[in-house]
Amino acid sequence: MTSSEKLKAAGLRVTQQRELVLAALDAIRHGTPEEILVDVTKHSPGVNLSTIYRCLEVLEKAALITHTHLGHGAPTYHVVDGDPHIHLRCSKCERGFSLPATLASETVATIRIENGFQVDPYHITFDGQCEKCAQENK
Amino acid sequence: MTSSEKLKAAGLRVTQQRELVLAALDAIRHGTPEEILVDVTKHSPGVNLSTIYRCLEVLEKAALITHTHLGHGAPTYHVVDGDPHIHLRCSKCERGFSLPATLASETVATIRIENGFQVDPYHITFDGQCEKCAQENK
DNA sequence: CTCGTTGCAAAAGATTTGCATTATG
DNA sequence: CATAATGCAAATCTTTTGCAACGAG
Repeated sequence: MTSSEKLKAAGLRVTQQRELVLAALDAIRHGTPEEILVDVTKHSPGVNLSTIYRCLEVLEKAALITHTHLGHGAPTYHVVDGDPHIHLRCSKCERGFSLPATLASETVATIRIENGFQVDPYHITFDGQCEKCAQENK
Repeated sequence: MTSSEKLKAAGLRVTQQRELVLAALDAIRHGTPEEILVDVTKHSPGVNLSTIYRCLEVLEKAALITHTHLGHGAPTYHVVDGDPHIHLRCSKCERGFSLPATLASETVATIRIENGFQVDPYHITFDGQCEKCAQENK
């Protein structure tokens, strides 16, 4: 499905900026608003950061994208498509990793049954230490 | 263990401000830097917000506390003691919930075995919809 | 043509930093 | 007494908002 089709399907207006944001996320997979702007600017200079924020908000509300917090600063956005994945973030080296969300499916199911809480599988982040840093830390 | 003892055990200098921050987190369980300052100020006016930030940084590095991101704005800090717990955050009503971290232990173990990544059980947040909001959403 | 979107600039909120002062070990 | 920690103010970074101009439906 093209960006334009996704927007229409969600009942949103199709603007160049929204298409560019979706295209940027398709290209870079994950990115902060700032990083998204960089990619958008490559294809069409003059787009404003606040427009990026507003697009992200709308797109997230329409469930076309989600975001997650990796580290302190800016949040990371990514498209909702293909397989949901969970994020791992190493608190030492600050690198991010992705894993299939199926790994957490049991936990997600348990939480739903026992607490009625529906975890969004696109939006899971685990913090910790990656293999490399854990070794160096010994 | 008293706050002062915790600090000593971690090899940190025992300052009134650090004790106050630990005491505040003991009292309120979870809080943003701003909220922590409010509690600290109750017991000792004149402490500066930047000191709170610096204390939090040091305490987190010493593994006495951790933080997690509930929602967009400020991060939430909490003490590392007793039972680790995971956070649930409803993206509709913005409320937060706590559950014992044992719920996620299987997932955490799998990730460790398959990817060598050591998830910090104190630092898990799931986003999604709480029971109430999920119902209203039908 | 109408109303939602955007660009721009300014405001607001969160976090960090330089430096003189104070307090811990 | 040396050095780390703090208070204060200013700087930075991130996100939001008001408003006029523009563009999609």
